[in-house]
Amino acid sequence: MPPKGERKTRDRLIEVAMELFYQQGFHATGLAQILKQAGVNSGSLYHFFDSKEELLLAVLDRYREILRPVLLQPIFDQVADPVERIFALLGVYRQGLVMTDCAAGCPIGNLALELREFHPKAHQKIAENFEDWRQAVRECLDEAADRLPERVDREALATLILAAMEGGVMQSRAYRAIDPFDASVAMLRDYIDRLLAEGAGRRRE
Amino acid sequence: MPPKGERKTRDRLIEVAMELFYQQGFHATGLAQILKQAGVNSGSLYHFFDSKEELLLAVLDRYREILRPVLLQPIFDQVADPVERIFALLGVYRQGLVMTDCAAGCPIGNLALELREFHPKAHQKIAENFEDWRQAVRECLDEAADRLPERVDREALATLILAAMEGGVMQSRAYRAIDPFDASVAMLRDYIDRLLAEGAGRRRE
DNA sequence: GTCTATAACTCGATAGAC
DNA sequence: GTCTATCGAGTTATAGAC
Repeated sequence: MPPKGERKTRDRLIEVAMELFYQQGFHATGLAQILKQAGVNSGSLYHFFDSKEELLLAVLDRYREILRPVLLQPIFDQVADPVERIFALLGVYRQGLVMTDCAAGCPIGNLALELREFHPKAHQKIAENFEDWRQAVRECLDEAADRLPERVDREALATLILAAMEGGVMQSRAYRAIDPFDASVAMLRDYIDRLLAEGAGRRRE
Repeated sequence: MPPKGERKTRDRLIEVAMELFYQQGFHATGLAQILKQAGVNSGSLYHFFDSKEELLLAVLDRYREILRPVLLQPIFDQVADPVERIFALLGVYRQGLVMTDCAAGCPIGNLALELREFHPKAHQKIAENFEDWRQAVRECLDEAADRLPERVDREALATLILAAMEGGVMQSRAYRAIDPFDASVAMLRDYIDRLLAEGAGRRRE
């Protein structure tokens, strides 16, 4: 267990790095900027982290830690229906886009495309973040399993939902307009409505 | 019109930069590497381009130029059915993933997430690249309009298809496995099959 | 654990001869 | 249009005192 003083500096570095990597990207963010904004000196950073990449790994771990308590739980507290929970989750990402005038995106998606085969450890943690996200969507779909057609592949559907979200965010950022994201989600909604309609038909038989 | 010698060096710089930006990203690629690989000196680069960003703009213009003759035309020559043309296009991206062991992605998508609100000119050209791509898909959907339900929003559907493609590529790269891309495309296929089935039902009435 | 100073290097970009 | 040489700023990372 680390002494009291340690957690604070270490956490501040992680939080500032999380924010700056999100806003500017990993390569575009220099350690000098992170240090300045966190009010920390170079020596302290290298006391906690062996390298810039180790700091990135800590940031990616943090994202995994906060997914459920910070992102999912507030949504699930407000929305009970499992299908609507998925669209409420998409709504949170929409809100993030709108609030930043479509400049922000998905922090994990950004890093996923910036960090390629180099940075294998970071790559692994990015995959784990996607895994958690897709798993959360998957659980919603499983809860609604009896309303969906029997043979629908819920794992694949969760993958499409994540893909549509990331791809929608990407296009909205490119155009600096919310329309592409909304269009993607609207078509996803149409698709799932059709699945639910067929599921309802099945139960009526 | 530039003299004969000019096009060659300029083109070589664009082609090398295109490849390296694709493989490593914009920030991660130094001019020194581009110069070395192109066999060109710093002075020549700055004779043709004012800055690294101007070189990027030329790369993005090149991508727009080659979309139809290099990417779309070969597909359209082989596949006549407009709906199948869309899936054949997705198949080409699949091939790119498989051939690189899921390390490569979409060059435009990569740059879209790496370059944010800074680089406004590049941002604009990235949007234009997406626009061309979506327009191509849109034209396929328009050709198949009479087989789809009347009220389907083909522009929005084209946006979802692009989103699913980009998001599928992103996940496959993260996992270094083709499965997420395949799952996304499979669900897209299921959705479009349902739309075609409804369209067929409409015509039978 | 934190501080200052700095090493060692790479970056994008420029100058000026040819 | 191409060459060599290099500038100045920025980069990640380290050394060593406190």
